[in-house]
Order: sequence, then C-alpha cells, then structure tokens
Amino acid sequence: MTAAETAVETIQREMTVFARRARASAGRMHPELSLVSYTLLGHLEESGGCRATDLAAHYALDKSTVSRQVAALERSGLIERRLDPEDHRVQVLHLTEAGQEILAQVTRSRRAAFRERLTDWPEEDLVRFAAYLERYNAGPSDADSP
Amino acid sequence: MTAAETAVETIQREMTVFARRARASAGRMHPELSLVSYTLLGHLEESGGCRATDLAAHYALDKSTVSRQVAALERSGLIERRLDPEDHRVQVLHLTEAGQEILAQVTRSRRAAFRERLTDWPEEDLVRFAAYLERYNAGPSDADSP
DNA sequence: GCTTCAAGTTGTACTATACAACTAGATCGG
DNA sequence: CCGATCTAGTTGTATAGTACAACTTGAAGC
Repeated sequence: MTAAETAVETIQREMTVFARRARASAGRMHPELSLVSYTLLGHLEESGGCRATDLAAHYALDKSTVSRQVAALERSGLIERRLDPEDHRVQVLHLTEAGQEILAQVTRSRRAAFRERLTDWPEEDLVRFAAYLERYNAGPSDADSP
Repeated sequence: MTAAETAVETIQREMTVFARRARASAGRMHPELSLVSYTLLGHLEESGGCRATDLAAHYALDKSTVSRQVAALERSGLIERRLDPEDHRVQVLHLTEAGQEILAQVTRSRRAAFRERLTDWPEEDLVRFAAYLERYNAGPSDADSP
C-alpha cells in the first residue's frame, strides 16, 4: 500500500470516528436541538435562507426527511416559511429570531468544546485542516463517494 | 472572529457535511453492510480482536447498541466470539474468514471511491490531512467535544 | 461470604431515514 | 389554450440505529 493509500484509509476511518462521536456528544450537549436540526439551522444562516430541496441536496438527505425536520423546526418556532411569490411551489426557509438565538447559543458551546480540544493546535494547522475539509467536500456531492 | 475561530467553525461544519454524505453513499454502495457494521468490522481488523465494550467506548455508542450490532454480525457469520478463559464475562470478538473477505471487498470499493475524489490531491496533502484527523481524534473521546 | 463492580443481553421507546404514492403549482409543445 | 410533463413539497409506511433501564452472570474486595 502506498503512502497515499494509507492516508486515504486513515481519512476514511478517522472521519467515521469523528462522525460517531459528534453525534453522541451533540445529543448530550444540546437536548433541545438535535445534530440534524443544528446543522440545518446552520445552513440556513450561512445561506441566508434557502429551500428545503437545497438542504436535501446539500446533505444528501431525502426530501421527505427534510420536510419533516423543517416541519418540526417550524413548530418550535425556530424557522419560518415564506412562499416565493414568483413560484408558489417554493417555500423559502428563514431563521426566526428565536432560531438565530438558539443557533448562536449552541454554536457558542460547540465552538468552546472544539476550541478546548484544538487548544494545542497552531492557528496555521487549524486553517490548513479546515481548508482540506472544504476542499474535500467541494467535490461532487452526489451518487458517488462519501 | 479570529482566523482560528473561523477555521474551527469550518471544521465543524464540513465534518458534519462529510458525515451525512458518507452515510448516504454507504447505504447505496453496500446494501449488504451498513456503515456501522463496516466500521465495527474495520475496528476489529485494525485491533486484531477486541471486546464489545471497547467498541462502544471507541465509537461513543451504548453497550446495548453494540451488543445488537455484534449479534447481527455473528448471525451473518462475519465475526465470532471467543470467551476469554481468564474472565468469563468477556467475549473477545474476531473476524471470521468471511468477515475478512467482505471487509476487504467493501474497503476496496470505498477506497476506490475515495481515490477518485482525492485524485487531484498531491500525496503530501493526503498525508497531512490524514495526520490532522488522527490528531484530532486522538484527543479525549468522552463526555466532551465532538 | 456478602456486597459491590463489570460485561453483556433484553425490553422498550424514539428518531432519523428512505422509498413510494400523492397534491399542487409551473412549463412547454402543439 | 390545454394536456403532458416536470418540480416542490407532504404524507403513509417501514426499517435501522440508538439510548436508557432493568436484568443476568461472573469477578473482586472487604
């Protein structure tokens, strides 16, 4: 196995470990907001509002799954839907003020946990690590590799 | 927000995107072996056999969850349990030959998908990326950050 | 030896998810 | 203009993964 293959193997494995732990600790840290919900809210903030279909595509989820998550978030008053006047099939999702607050709060505590864990890392490494992840995910999202 | 904070934010977000896509594509790629099962088998191979409790700790899963997964894998003939003669509470889990084969097969196809996606990456970057992930996950696994 | 601890199993409930069938609105070719 | 087709989203249904709690069995310590 070449060095590159070993690295690829490691990337797979470690990404999976990360994912499992993230899920576990997210549940413990914020019972009020599941990891999925948090993620969706984050995407809404980042994108400044988008459609359910966009969320589904971005996270490789079925539209029915997103539909239910969105319905729950709306019920909790964290997001609102605005009918697109141009196209009445489309609902553009936006964070409510409550949604923004909760998201900010969860983000703060998540960031704190991350910071603690990453406390020994030089900034240069953090930036490079982040860049690798972005570069990896920027590839085609569909129907292929994880 | 400092550059380090931005990076931390990005790391969180991109890790999550990765995790969701990984799950989705894993289901499509290998209906015969769920992402969890694959992961557990991989850990068994890597560690050369371990206890269910170790798996639970490593992946931040409940022991009952692991117990069921292990039972399913045993039913499928992919792993076997060996009672520890020193301590009869303990069952050491090992891959069977069939388990090794399936794992190798799935690993090959996963690796191929990864390779394709990582095809443009210089080996140096792959190695560094892998090192970052390992370093990240090597931190304390419990009760804290994702 | 009785109590306490550790490994694992089983009962139960819940959540995330996918797939399929459906509704409602838009678009396009004639 | 109108039916065929496409797109966004919802709802019905089934399944898998998960946690928590209660239990069983074996080990260890006072």
